[in-house]
Amino acid sequence: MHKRAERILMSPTRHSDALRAAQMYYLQDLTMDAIARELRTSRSTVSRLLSSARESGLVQIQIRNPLDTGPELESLIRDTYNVDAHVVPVLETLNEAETLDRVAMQAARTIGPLVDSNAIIGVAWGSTLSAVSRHLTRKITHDCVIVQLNGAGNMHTTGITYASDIMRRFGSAYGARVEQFPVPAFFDHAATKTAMWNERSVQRILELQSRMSIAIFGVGSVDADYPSHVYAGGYLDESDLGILAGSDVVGDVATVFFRGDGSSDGIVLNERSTGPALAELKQVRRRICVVSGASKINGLRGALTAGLATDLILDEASARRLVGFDGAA
Amino acid sequence: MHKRAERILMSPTRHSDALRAAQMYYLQDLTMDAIARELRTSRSTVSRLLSSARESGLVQIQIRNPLDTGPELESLIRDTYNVDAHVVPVLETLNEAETLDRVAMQAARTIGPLVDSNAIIGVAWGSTLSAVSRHLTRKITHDCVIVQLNGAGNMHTTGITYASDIMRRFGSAYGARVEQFPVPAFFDHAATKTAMWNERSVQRILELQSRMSIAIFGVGSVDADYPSHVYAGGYLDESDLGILAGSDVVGDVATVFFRGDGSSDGIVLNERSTGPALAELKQVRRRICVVSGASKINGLRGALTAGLATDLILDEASARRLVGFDGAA
DNA sequence: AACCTATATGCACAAACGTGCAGAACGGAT
DNA sequence: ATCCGTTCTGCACGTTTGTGCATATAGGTT
Repeated sequence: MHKRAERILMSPTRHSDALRAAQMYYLQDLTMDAIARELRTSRSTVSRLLSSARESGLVQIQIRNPLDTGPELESLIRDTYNVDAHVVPVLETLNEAETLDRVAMQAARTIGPLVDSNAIIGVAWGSTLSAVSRHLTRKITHDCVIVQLNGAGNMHTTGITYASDIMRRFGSAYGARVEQFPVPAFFDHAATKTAMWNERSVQRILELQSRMSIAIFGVGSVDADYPSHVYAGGYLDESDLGILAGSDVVGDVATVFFRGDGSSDGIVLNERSTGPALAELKQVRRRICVVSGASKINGLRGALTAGLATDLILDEASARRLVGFDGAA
Repeated sequence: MHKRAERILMSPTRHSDALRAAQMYYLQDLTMDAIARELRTSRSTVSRLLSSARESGLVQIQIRNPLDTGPELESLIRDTYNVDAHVVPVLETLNEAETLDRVAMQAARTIGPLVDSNAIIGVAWGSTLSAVSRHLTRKITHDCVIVQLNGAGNMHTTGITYASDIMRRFGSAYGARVEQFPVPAFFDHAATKTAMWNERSVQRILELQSRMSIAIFGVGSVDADYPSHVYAGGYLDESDLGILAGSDVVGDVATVFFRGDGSSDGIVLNERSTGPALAELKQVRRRICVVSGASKINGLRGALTAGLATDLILDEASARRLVGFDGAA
C-alpha cells in the first residue's frame, strides 16, 4: 500500500546476477555486451545490474592516496593540525551549492569504507550533513547504530532538511538502527537540560553517544558569508547572539561553541546546548569533519585547534586558505 | 639507453593529475569531459590518466560478496573443505585457455587487496601462476618480498614461461624485492638436496619461506587432460613416472606430491623435490590456491583434503564438479 | 477473474568512452 | 645548435555505455 519501499531488497536471482555481472565487468574486464550474452539478457539490463551493484555497495571503489607522494596541500594540513586531510578537487569558479554537492559526494564515498559492522555512528545535522546524507552509498553491515549527536529544535524549520531525514538516510544506507535525539537544539534554561539529562530516555542516547566509534559533523562559523542556520535559523534569540558576538567564539560543532584557541570553558550557551561536550567528543576514535565553503575557515580553524577531528574532508579552496596561501602559488 | 623502464614512474604532476582525475571520476561522478575542462587538457588525456590510475593501484575496485547471500556454490565448498572459495563465473563453452585467462584475471585482482606492506609472498610456478602473474594490478607497498616456493629445473624449457618471469611480474606489481630459488625442480639424488639444504644461500631462501605471510600456488593433477608440465615437461624420468603411477598420488602443489586422502608421507619423490613440505606450507597464514580447468579436480580434492589452502579461486565448472553436481541443476 | 500498481525488460538513440595515429614536446647525446 | 629517440597530446573514429519510453511481467487487492 505504501509507496515507501525504502529498503531496496533485490530478489535473490537478481542479486546473484548483479554479483556475477560485477565480477565479470570489474574483475575480468568483459564488456556489458559479452556479459549480457552469458547471462542471457539484454545489455541494458546488465548496465542496470551494474548500477545496482555499485549502489548496493557490492562493488567498492576506493582511492588510496599514497600519503608520501600526495599533493603537498594534504601533507601540509596533516602536519599543521594533526588531522588526516582529504582535499576535494573543485574548480574555484563553482558556486557554493555546486561545491557543497561535490564535497558531499566525495565525503560520502570516503566515509563508506570506514563504516564497519557493529559501529556506532554519531551524526550531526546541518546543511553539510544533509548534503552528505544524500550521497551515501549503500553498504551491508550488521548491527550498526546511527545516533543523533545533538537535538534539533523545531520551532522554525525554514526549508532546512530535517535532522530526522539525515539520520534516516544514514540508517538506510548502512542498514542501521536509527536513534534520534528528541530534544530542542538549545534549551531555554540550563536547568531544564539538567532535568532532562536525568531522564532515562535521554540517558539511553547519551550512553550510546559515549560508545560511538565514528562521529560525523560539519562546523559552523559565526562569520560565515551565509551563516550556519544555527546562527540564522531562529534557534538563538537576540541576547544569545549578543553574547556570542561579545565573546571570542568563532564557531561550533554540533551546536557546541568554542573559541579560536580551541577552548570552550565558560561559554554559557554551551550549558543550554544539547551537543556532546568537546572533551567527550574527543573520546571518539574516528571523528570526521566535513567542510565546504571557504567562509567557514575561522570556525574550522578553531575546531582543528581544539583537536575535534581526526579526519577532515574539505574543498580545495578552503584547504588553501586553511594553510595560508590563498590565491596563486 | 636500455629500453626496459620496467618500473613505471609517473612524473609528479602527472601523478597528481591522475589522482585528481580519479577522485573526480570515481568519487564525484563527473564525466571525463568535465574533468578535462577542469584540468585544462583533452578528454583523451583524462581517459589515459584514469587508466594509469587504475593500473598503478591508485584506484582500488573490489567486490565484497556478502557471504550469507552469496551463491550457494561458494558456501557449499566453504562448508565441505573449510576454505574461502571464490568462484569465477565462466561460460562453460569457453575453451581451456580462455577460462584460464579469466580465472587468472580475477585471481590477480582478488589477490591485490590481500597484499600489504611487509608481506613475504611465496609464489609457485606453472601455467596457472604464469597466467595470474600477467594480470596483476599494481599496488604500492613497502618492503614486500616475493620468494620462489620451489626450484625450476631448466633442462627443458618447452615454451613454458620461465619461473623467473612470473616472479619478476609479481615483484614489479607490488614494488617488491624478488628472491629466486636457483635449484632444479627435482634433484636426481636426495643426497644432493641434503647437501644443498645446508648451503647458506639456500638456507636464506628457506628462512624466508618459513616466514611467508602469503603463499600463492596452483595444483597439478596426475590425470589432468593435458597434464601439468611437471608430469610432461621432462622433469621426471620414466621410472619416476612409474613410481607415481604405482602409488596413490593424485597431484602436487609446488612439486610436492600427495595422495587423495591428503597424506604425503613415504612418497619418495618428495625427498628429491624442492618445494616446501606440506606441513611447512600449512604454517602460512594465507594460502591461496588458483585452479582453472575441471580436469584438475582430483589433484585439487587431494590438496583441499590436505588442508593446503585457506583461499581457493576457481572456475565455475570446476567448482560444480568439486561439490558433486556436474551437469544440470 | 479482473484489475491495479510496482517493477523489470528491451529497444533505440544520444552521450560517454577507448585507442590508433600523426604531430608536438621533451631530454639527452653529439 | 642539431639530431635522434622517447614520451605526451589531441583528433577522429568506432565502440561501449546510460537512459527515456513503451511494453511486458509479477504480486497483490477487490
